[in-house]
Amino acid sequence: MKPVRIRDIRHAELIEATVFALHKQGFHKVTLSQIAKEIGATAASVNYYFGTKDHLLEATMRHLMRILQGEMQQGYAQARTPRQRLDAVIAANFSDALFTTEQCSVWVQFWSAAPYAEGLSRLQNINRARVASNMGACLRELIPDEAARETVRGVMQSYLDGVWIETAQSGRKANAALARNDAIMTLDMLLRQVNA
Amino acid sequence: MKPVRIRDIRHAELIEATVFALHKQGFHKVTLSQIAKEIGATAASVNYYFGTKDHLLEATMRHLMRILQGEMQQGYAQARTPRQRLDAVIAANFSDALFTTEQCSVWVQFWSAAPYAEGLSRLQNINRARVASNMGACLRELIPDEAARETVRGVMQSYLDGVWIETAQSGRKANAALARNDAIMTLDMLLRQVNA
DNA sequence: AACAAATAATTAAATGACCATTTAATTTTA
DNA sequence: TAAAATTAAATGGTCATTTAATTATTTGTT
Repeated sequence: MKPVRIRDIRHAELIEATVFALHKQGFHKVTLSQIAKEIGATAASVNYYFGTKDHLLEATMRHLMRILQGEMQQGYAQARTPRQRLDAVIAANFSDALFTTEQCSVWVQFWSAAPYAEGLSRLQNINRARVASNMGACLRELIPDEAARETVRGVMQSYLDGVWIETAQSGRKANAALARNDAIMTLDMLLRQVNA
Repeated sequence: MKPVRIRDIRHAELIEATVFALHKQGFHKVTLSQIAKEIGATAASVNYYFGTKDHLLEATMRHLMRILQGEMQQGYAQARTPRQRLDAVIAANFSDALFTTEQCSVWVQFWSAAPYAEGLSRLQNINRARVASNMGACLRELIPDEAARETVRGVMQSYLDGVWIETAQSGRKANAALARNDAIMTLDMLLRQVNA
């Protein structure tokens, strides 16, 4: 009486394989065969479980979003002050579980593909709105002036995105701890400046 | 004795068409036929002029880089102080000629495709190094401390990249003037903070 | 100007890969 | 033995690229 069926195992394996294959081959070169081969299966079985390639890609993106969401909630649970919650948002974005070389590649590729795929676009918007709303809520208690607050939020959000791009681009191994440090330093500078 | 041959006209037309088609269809959906149709030609003629699809894409990226380079030199020619030169770098990145909705889409797509295409990757590295070196040179005169200077440069460069992503992502029309304002405001905050 | 070559531009159609998806089994598991 | 998992092979479609012509444009010559 196992709670884990083969179906669930394969789902998880194939999504992991998709992340890796996307990182290795890139969005517009990756094939179902390559993804399947990653776990010693065939393209037909991918179809058996996910129906279409698009559905597999959407499931993969949902998987990444779930990781982010999980890290976020974990950080929030510990945070006691608005500033601690802000740090938790940053820590979640650059958590060891999320900010890996492979996943940087994959996020950037989803960003560039999303405008042209209905399903991905929807997910993308949900995620972006979630992060914006999270940061906005934290900042509301730290910066009363709305214009200044929105500036800081916008700068931080663009900055975070940019770090992902640069990491995917450079080919250097992702350094989550360093990214957290830099991001918090940047946030410090912005907040000190606004309150001055 | 025209200096402009048909060959040059077609080159320019096809590259313009490629930018537009990439924006409309996305990197991994765009076909040579669609690009060609944009100027009322056929796929075969694209091959006649560019040899392969990859070469066309590289030529298109070189075109975008030339625009950036041109704007940059124009701004530099006017600048008299280090700070003015820095502002010129920002103004070039968000110039009306460069920071359009279409070109935002295209840059983001090149970023995501570059790691998987030798030719694009080379161009990407050249461009990134150029921008980094430009900003670094300006900042050297404003921030003596190397660590602080590198932090500011890194933050600004990630921020700039992030703004491109967000513009491509949101679907909103690109607003170059606003982007320039925000970027200069961000730079102001960072510099004031570092010198305090 | 006129007029042939010669050269450049253009394309319709053919070619050959590649790949997602389907089908029709076969094997494995429950 | 029924249901689930798996796959080899078939299908059909899409494309980049090539080929073999045809049509425009230059160029050189008288």
